[in-house]
Amino acid sequence: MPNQSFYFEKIKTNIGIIYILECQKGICFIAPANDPRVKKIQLELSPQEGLIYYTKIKKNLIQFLKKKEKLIKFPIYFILGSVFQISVWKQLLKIPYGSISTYSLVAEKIQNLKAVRAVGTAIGKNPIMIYVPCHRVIAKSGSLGGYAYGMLMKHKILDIEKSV
DNA sequence: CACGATGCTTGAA
DNA sequence: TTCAAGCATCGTG
Repeated sequence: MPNQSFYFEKIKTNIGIIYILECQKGICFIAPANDPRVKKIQLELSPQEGLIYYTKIKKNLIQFLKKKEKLIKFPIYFILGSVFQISVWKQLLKIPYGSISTYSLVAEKIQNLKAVRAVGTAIGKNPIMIYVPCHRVIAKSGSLGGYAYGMLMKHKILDIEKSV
């Protein structure tokens, strides 16, 4: 990774403590604080505590989870992931707020029609929850599919988006 | 490096 | 509902 300064913060929300990592180029990582990847990041990047670039994301995320305001777009900067994974994640960013896509549709969009299953695994490793809207991707059958942090969470987030 | 196992899928049986 | 095909990763040896 490039020589860049990273900043992190853990914020309290009504779905638990969320860890946010940023650098000048954008938001780099968001996940529940107990996600095992957080430890690795802290160890390898030793970021400083306290966001300085995209501080508004804290309030936005908290308010969003309270159904008080819509998600705001922030610059996204992927610091990890294979070419395949990043193409999947970038594709997710194209799904409009409040709308839904499917695993196979995403596979089709990235010109890898048959990699549907792989798309699922890649989405499962989404490094920036909510702002990279992996929750907007469901199974072609109409069922919700899966979610790294539990179906309960996916359902909740979708529900919030529907109502705000 | 080479396999085998795994995962937020799908379509067919 | 169960199963196998299909694909990128990851862990093992």
